Amino acid sequence: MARKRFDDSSCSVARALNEVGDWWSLLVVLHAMYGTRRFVDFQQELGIARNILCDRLARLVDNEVLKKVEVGEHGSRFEYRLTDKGRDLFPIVIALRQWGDKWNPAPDQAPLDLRDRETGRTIPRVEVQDADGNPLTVRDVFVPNGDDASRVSVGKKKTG
Amino acid sequence: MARKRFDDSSCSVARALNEVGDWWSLLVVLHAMYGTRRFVDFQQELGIARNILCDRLARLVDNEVLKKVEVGEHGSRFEYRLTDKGRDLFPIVIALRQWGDKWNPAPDQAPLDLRDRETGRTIPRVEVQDADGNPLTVRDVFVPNGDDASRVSVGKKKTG
DNA sequence: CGAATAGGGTTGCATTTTAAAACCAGATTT
DNA sequence: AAATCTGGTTTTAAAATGCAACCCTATTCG
Repeated sequence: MARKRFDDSSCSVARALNEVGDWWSLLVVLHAMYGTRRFVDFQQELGIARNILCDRLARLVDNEVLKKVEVGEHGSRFEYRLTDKGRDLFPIVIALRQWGDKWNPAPDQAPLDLRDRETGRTIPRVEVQDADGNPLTVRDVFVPNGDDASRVSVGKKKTG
Repeated sequence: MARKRFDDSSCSVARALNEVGDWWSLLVVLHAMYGTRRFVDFQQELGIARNILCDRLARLVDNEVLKKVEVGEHGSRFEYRLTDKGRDLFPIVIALRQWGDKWNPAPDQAPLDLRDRETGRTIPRVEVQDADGNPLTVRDVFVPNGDDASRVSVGKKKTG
């Protein structure tokens, strides 16, 4: 059967994954952040099948993560550019990259280091912080009215 | 054909997505963070098919995001618990939640607010920061030696 | 004690997705 | 005018997904 969809889930993680939670979408967004804009470039850099790329780009455009703009005069050339919504995925992509570098380092390759354009210093880890900027773990947080945290549910779950 | 895998990709985002980049894995991790540990509980909270849940739990255990521990005396009851690697997905999950709440707010529901257990204050947004704690956007960063940022590639791409 | 039920799966089947490669059509280049 | 670039669509076969049914081991109930 088809993949289950969570468009109307009460869980915002589920709704987010609905838009960028498949195998390719975040990689497309990542490459868009590195400056890729053209169909053929995405295709070659990612090694993705063209039909799948079509589908993903269309879906990302539908969800307003990318916008498709005509370039060139006679309109048969396009660019896919990040929207604000798409650019707002930056922390997620970077956190994923850092997680991958930490826990699955490439055997023969230094982890990519991103740097601050202004100072040239390496970007520190993305973390969940309290209001003062101190790092928090999952144990340091709670959901107010949270005696039933698992009510933050996802699927059909008819009843609580 | 089969889904493409990125186990040995030079891109750490691709390697990360290889482990938690499908429709269900991050939701399983999310619920684990909220305290769910048992097969049946995951199944009911997520509304996921049992065989798929089996597969995902096994894969997450293989990848050391979860560990499977026997509970009860006679060993036919198990719990799936987060490892350090799994807990380290916290910023990603939270960033996804915040993104979903910001750009796809649930029609009839306030966004979940997470709070600092110590102070009771709401958790601020997860962001990419410079060394001083100032927020950075994708435009504020660069990859040193980065005249070919797209070399941060993913697929087969035989040559740079 | 025997039956029912809970926990944690596995199996079989129909439906979708995916990957890969072939094909297409409008611009642009040669 | 022919070749090429760009951005797709179509076709086909292999996997992945969802659902329901079945299994086996405890534990609980009568």
